[in-house]
Amino acid sequence: MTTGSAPRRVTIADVAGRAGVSTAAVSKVLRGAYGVSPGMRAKVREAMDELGYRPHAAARAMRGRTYTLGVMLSDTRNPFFPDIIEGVTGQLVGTEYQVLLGPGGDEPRSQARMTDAMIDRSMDGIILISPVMSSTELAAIATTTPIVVIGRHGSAAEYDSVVDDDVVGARLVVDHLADLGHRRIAHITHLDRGRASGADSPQAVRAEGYRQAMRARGLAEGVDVVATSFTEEGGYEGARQLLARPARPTAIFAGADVAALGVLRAAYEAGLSVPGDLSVAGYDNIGIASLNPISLTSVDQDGHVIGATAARLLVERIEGRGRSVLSSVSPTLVVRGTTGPPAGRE
Amino acid sequence: MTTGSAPRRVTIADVAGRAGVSTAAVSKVLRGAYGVSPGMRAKVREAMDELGYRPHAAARAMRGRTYTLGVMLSDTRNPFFPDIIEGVTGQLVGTEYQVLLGPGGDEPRSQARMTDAMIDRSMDGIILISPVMSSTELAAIATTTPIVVIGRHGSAAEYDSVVDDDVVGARLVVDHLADLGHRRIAHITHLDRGRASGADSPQAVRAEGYRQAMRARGLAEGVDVVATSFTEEGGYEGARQLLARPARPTAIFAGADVAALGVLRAAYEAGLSVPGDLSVAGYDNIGIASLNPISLTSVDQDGHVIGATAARLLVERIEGRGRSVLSSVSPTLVVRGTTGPPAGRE
DNA sequence: ATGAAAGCGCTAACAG
DNA sequence: CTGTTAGCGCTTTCAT
Repeated sequence: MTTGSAPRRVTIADVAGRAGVSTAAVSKVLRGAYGVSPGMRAKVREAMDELGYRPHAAARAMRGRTYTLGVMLSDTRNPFFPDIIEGVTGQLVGTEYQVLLGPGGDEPRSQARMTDAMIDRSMDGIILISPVMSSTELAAIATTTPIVVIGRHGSAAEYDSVVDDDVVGARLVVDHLADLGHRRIAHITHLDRGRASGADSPQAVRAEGYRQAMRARGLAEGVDVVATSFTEEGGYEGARQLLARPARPTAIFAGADVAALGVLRAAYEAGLSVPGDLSVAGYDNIGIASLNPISLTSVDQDGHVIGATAARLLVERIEGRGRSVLSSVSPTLVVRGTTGPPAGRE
Repeated sequence: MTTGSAPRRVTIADVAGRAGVSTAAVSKVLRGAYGVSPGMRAKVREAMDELGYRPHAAARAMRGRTYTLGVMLSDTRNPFFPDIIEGVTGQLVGTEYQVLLGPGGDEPRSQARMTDAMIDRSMDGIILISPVMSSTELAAIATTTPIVVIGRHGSAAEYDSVVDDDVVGARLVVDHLADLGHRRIAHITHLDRGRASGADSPQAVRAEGYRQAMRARGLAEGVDVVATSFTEEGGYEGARQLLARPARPTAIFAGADVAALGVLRAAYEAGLSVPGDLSVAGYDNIGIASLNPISLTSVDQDGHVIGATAARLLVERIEGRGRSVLSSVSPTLVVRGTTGPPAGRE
């Protein structure tokens, strides 16, 4: 066999016995509840330490909290999700809460399944990163367990939301390029196959922000949006289409860095120098954007702040806040080597 | 207030009532246990569907399994960890098991804390990715909960291990470069600050594999190892040291792709063309390695297979296998644009 | 301030 | 084959 049978867990009964008090007292100390004398509290604490007591989460779950927060990940490959996780866990350091991540996949069904699994496991609250679900479904979940939604614009009374301000992000890029002298600035966006998120999705808001910013700069007729996908391949395809235009754009604003990488490849293949012949900007400021051979101008959304905010809001909800909150985190533009003045700048 | 109080959960008692049977019968159907007639089974199934019953994991945890497997992540930024996760979840599709990921951080303390948290939450088994703990500590954990360790060489009777065959991986690189005509092939490895993993760590095995392969090719005097860290900065630093040698290497094998990116930067700054003046190879085959401006020759460890294997082994353990297993997954070499014949090839 | 005791939803003997 | 029942470890009234 594997090894001798697993040693029995230390329970509050053991602690109570050791400290010479009741289990109720131990439970109260554990929860920091009212009605225990300092002396008894000290005795219990000591007994817990001596015995190496650790509360059994499942048992707690039967009556009270589990001190477990779930994070439903829609995409484990999302380049800034580590930042969000770091923000979440960082915010929770020093509290009793533990964070568990659930890979939800990119389909509505699998995401719903993971969310249910988290609810079934009595998580005290759940953070959903870019969920592909309708607001109605989200609201339904929120009646069971407090939730905070990251990355979906559009708020609801039932839950809190944290989003990057994609309108501002798009404007930062357009303004930067327009300031450099570009007039034909094209945009590559992501085409939703699913029907769920719609106008609430970051890509939709970025595209709309792009249009607004172009108009605001008096570049309405320079607006040119191509919808492929936020992948390297999607960026490549989009760029190929754009570069085949009779009057090709002098700058391409890709709605995501991965797509911008594809744009760079297309430019390279077309023999266009960057930023000499074509300026390229992305969104997300993923790790490699800063690396030398790439050096991509990009919009940085502070994943750390987003994660920390989400965690804070979730704990507030769990502890009783009723009113709904929508927190918008401002992005910043990181200018690097892929953007410069257009070639024919007079 | 938020909303009306959350609707009470549907329990097996509700299902039993609806189906006109005992709770024991429902429990048996739930677990697919012996001793239920097909007719009763059908009735119970129907009642469960009608009521939308979902088992309460915490309650199950009090007596039996939770059907939850944990994956302790030592580094959420690890570029191939998404592959591992995909392999794990893919292997579990169609089973009742759910996978939950725990960000353990890179310190022994925090990793142990996360592992404990998973045990306290009654997970049926845990996969540990590159844990920074001694084999003794790992064995201790294994007495409580079945575990599978990924990324640590050196097996133990108490748990199963899945590793990439780093000796083979290093040999693939050395052979490839030697075949091209290189003789002074240097290696950049990662220096462990901690004391935990030691010779079991992938970096140590890769370095050792490199030395073996060099000797096997009769290039013993070309051996040159520099220990910095597996980061872009570490690769850059290592390359700077190596390129300052009187007889500088004609090829650098970085123990990780991120470090290889730093090597590329150093080469670029030194005015060396790649692969003309310097060949560069990495390890891990991270996503961007394939992208055009990089096109890095790298060793691909099949994260998908590693994850799937780990999940399979874990389930086997949970279901009773006693004997310990060490599974070694063979990597493959992906040759791209950063390696070529040395300049002075006669 | 303290403790006894009744569950929470499920599983697993055990009895019928 | 089917149902009864005693817990699992903890929280939470409710007496004392």
